Amino acid sequence: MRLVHLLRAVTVEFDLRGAEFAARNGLHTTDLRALIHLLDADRAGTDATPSRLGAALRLNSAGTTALLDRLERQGLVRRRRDEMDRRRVVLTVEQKAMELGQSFFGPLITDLVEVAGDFAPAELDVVHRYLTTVLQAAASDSDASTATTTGKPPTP
Amino acid sequence: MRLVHLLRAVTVEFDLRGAEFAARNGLHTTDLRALIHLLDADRAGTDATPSRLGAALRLNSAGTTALLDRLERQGLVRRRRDEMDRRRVVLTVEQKAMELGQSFFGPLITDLVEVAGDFAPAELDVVHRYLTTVLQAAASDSDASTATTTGKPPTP
DNA sequence: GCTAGTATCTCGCCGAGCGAGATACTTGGT
DNA sequence: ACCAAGTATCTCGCTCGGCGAGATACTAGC
Repeated sequence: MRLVHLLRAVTVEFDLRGAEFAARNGLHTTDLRALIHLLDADRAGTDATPSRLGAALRLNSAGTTALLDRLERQGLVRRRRDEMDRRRVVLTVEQKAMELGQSFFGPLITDLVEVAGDFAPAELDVVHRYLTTVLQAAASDSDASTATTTGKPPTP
Repeated sequence: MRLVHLLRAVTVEFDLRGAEFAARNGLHTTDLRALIHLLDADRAGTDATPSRLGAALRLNSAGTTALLDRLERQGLVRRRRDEMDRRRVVLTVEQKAMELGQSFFGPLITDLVEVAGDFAPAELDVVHRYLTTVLQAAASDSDASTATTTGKPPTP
């Protein structure tokens, strides 16, 4: 099935771009993934904590701490004790992180918007519908084996 | 643009599946990528060599050697001296590697074929056209900065 | 207050990947 | 034929991301 290979190729290409971007900015792929997660959480209004981040990236606590040390050292995030529950640490993304996110997704979005120009709105709807279905299929399958992945709205 | 987020989500999901599969089979993400590359090369009839593999995965020669040691130890590939040019090593994938590839892509393909059932052929064509365009856009952009692997000309 | 539970951090270790250099072979000039 | 330059792969020593185990700081129930 040609779409399988195509999807895989797209995945590889996106990955590659991510890795290149990360290397160019002196951070690791994990750091970039963390950044994306944090920006997503920020946009969604959820407040991010080390444990949630660690769960999302499949890191244990030690690794998560090290990751946050790195990000904090680079001035991308800040740790602040939650005054309600002083065991917890809340993570806030700094301006610099937002800008970094922009500089990564900006060109990508520009490209994709440009590409979208070649397609009729109805066609883009089809693509959207297809990708949504694929995503659900893939997610439902791997969710079966995954226990505590934070931030999964479905499965009531 | 919703398609951007959707594509990223699909990428993440595919990645995640890959990582899980790799972990379950006692290999690393790099090993899985290598396997995919080798199986692709095998199917395409190109003969794989360490340098090409290393270039594809963005590893330097030392890393590539270590990777091949791992794969060979697991009985997934075999190294053989090229009798035409005895500096070269040609890599052949073992039966076990094929089976592993099947067990990874099999379910994925099944899922995707099933998903495709909900769409008309014309709609799948649209999706195919869209993904191809996206791939080209992404690839052309990152190709610009990519040079040969074992020789980094830029950044003085 | 004492004990159990939770969130995060510290310590020591493993192993993937890197840079530099070694080794084995080919190729072109003389 | 021989030797210098080039190419493909491997070896060695090192760095650093991530892991397991345990320490620390706090909250909640009795």
